[in-house]
Amino acid sequence: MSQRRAQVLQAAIELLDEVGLDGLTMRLLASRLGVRAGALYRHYPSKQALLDAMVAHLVVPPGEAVPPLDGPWDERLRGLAIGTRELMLAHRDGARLMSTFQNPGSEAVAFYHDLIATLAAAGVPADTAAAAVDTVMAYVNGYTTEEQARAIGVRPRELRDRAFHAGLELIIAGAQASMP
Amino acid sequence: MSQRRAQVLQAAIELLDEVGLDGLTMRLLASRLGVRAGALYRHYPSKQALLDAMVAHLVVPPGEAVPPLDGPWDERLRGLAIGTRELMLAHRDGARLMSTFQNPGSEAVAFYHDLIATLAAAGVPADTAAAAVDTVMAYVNGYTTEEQARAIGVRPRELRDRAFHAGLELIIAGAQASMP
DNA sequence: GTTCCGACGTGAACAACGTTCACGTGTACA
DNA sequence: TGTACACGTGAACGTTGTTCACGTCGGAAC
Repeated sequence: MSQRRAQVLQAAIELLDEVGLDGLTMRLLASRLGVRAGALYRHYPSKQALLDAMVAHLVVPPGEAVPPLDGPWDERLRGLAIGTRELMLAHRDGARLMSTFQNPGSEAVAFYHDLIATLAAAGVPADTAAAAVDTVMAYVNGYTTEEQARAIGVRPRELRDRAFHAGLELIIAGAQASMP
Repeated sequence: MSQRRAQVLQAAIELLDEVGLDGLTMRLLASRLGVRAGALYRHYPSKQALLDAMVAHLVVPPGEAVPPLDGPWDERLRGLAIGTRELMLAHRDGARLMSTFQNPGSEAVAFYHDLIATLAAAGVPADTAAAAVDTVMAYVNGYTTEEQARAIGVRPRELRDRAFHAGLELIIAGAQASMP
């Protein structure tokens, strides 16, 4: 990746935290870099491409490996849910940003399938494993999106954590109940 | 409500199904009514107000009462989830439209509290009841949003229903497991 | 040292968007 | 007949993403 390209990406992420997804405009980003808007199109063919790059960079910071996520299957599922929410909460409008992603990204797909496979290896029926992962992901997306849509910190973080974990444990308990 | 106002609302909903939320533009809607864009602001002060009116109209079609949702608590929860998803799937980009809602709408809030109260009346601890309802709603939002974000009918409806119900039963089973 | 090339940026424009406003037009009621 | 009101026009404003012909500058090749 070109040097300048990385600088643009970095500035975009910083600007996101300052002004939010709706305030993230090509002209504002350019002015932050001391440049005109048109110049950005030398590095990214469209705003959508830039957003995609931001998501990819936040999900897997280049150079770092995906954490192994070992342990029993319910630990893995919990880790996936908590980690994903943490990722989203790490930046303003993180959940909404993730949902603008267009290119599924082969790494994410592989990670996803790997998780299902290891659930299956732990004795979970294949369809139950897929349902459990899908349910958890839908829940995390829904919960975190709503969480960030409200005014910042309308409820203290600890309470939001507690509610999130309560729902998560509900789902995991349900998955455990539907095991042979 | 003024006659014309209702016509604008009706046309907006029809146009939504044709062109989707991103294609729903004030100018296009106006031309559909044989009118210029500025005229729409006689009836709705902003596009956001129009979107809010659309959501309110779709959630509770005026003149119709909210279905009673009686029966045991797990039936009620199931009914809430299935009904909400049905509502969202009834129109193109329905889930995304619902999430643009700004005014919480007193009817919806009352309905929500009523549901928690009746769960509590059925012997469910108050915090578990709230967690169950929140979890289900987050799940429904997350699942349906993703469902509609994909190309239409990438998977047959029956398969999507099965996956949705599997996740829902997971959550309900979890709620049942955490009861005294 | 001159030449050339590629990366980078400019500035002005384009189409589309939501929104506003002074101004018309017709209809119904007193 | 006159007046109030509902409704619509047309042109503009500011903002957005995006494009494009044109510059500038540094380093490699001859």
